[in-house]
Amino acid sequence: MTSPVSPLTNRRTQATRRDRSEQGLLAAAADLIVERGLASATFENIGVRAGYSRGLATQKFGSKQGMIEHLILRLQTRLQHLLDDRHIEAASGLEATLAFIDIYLRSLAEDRKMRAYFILLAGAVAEASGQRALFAAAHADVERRIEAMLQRGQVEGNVRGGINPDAAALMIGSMLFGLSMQILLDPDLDLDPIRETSLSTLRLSFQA
Amino acid sequence: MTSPVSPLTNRRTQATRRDRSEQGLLAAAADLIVERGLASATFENIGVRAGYSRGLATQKFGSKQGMIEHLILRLQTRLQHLLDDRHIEAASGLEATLAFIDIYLRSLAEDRKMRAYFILLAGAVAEASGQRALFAAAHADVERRIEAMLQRGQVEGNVRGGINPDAAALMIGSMLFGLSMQILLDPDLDLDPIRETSLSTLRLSFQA
DNA sequence: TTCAATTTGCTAGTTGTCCAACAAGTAACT
DNA sequence: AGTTACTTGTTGGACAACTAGCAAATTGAA
Repeated sequence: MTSPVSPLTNRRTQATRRDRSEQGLLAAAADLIVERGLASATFENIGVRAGYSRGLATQKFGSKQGMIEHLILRLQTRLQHLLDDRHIEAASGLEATLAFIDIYLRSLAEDRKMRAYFILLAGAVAEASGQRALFAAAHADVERRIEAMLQRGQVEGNVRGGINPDAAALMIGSMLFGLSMQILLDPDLDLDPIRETSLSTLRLSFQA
Repeated sequence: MTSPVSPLTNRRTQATRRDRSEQGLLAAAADLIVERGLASATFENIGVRAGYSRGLATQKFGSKQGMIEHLILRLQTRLQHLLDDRHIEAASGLEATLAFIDIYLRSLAEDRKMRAYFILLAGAVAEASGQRALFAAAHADVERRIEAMLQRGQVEGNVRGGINPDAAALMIGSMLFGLSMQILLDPDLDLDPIRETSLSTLRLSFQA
């Protein structure tokens, strides 16, 4: 069914032992969240899944909230790494924007763990938790990056001048956000055709 | 603390008495969800808020899930009513699309209860609940409506011919979806300028 | 042995559900 | 109309299932 992450070979130094268990717990939590939802990510389930006990996570992260925040930050940097692609820097403003969207949507479709990020985000929205600020900041960052690319495109002349980069970035950011949620809403949705048609529509709409 | 919704004047027929309490419970649940998040919507809290006991909701709706589904359906028809505006039917394809978006975003900003809908949606995503299909269907419906308007606009000649109505509807639908989530993520966000700039950007992008 | 990593027993708190008692409304009968 | 039997709406105690957190015990590494 899923990767059991066998922690059998723990014959290492304490440091790696510690790191391995921490990583295993976070990975198990993410998997569990993706497969069975946030509510099923209890210490008991996480521990069993990772091959440890239910108490370890508390020991490591201090509390449930602490663990969730750890996981969020971990997934946030993962998303950032995915989006730090060379094609984006090299391409023109318009192509960079489209490449950014392409990578974003591909990550969403292919990277299992990324789904956990958006599920956690949905949970933060639903429970009015303090984590909302974390997600809001990350999302604002994405929009700022898109805005910068669009501005560059306007200077270069490949993005339509009439467009307000700020507003367009918000639109694109929201669209990515909304698509993420739609995929979680209907996991059988095939993102590939959606990605392609979205990209060509955006090219048509924004290109100078 | 909160609006006690005095059910003191229960000197009515059984039918109205019953309706009143049912409505009160659902309204209390929605308010609670908007103000303090999904987790705080326990039967205890809902009962107190509505001026009834914690046992009544179970009696009426069968179970917690039953009540939540009732609330979702209630809010879904509310949203549909809000979106059944005359301006949409009357206007050209392009203007109808923009009017639709305008109404959607205005509802989101002004209608308190609509926030409950999207919080419940976020909850359904987070908990992998069976309610997801309900939301997915409703969202698909919104996109179909947008698609129809865009097609009409193309026939009339006020929407760009090169655009794929299906893909564009998905984009717009996702954008609306994403904006909804962003507002919940950051409640202090001011939707008015966002709505205006989004509309003008969309007009610029889609207009023939 | 000594210290860190991990486990396990325990506790306190929360929540949905069930159900028997109670109260309010309705209908029947005189 | 007024009293009585019945129905329906509402309550609140009890219960069982869970869960996070804690602390002492145990295991593993150095």
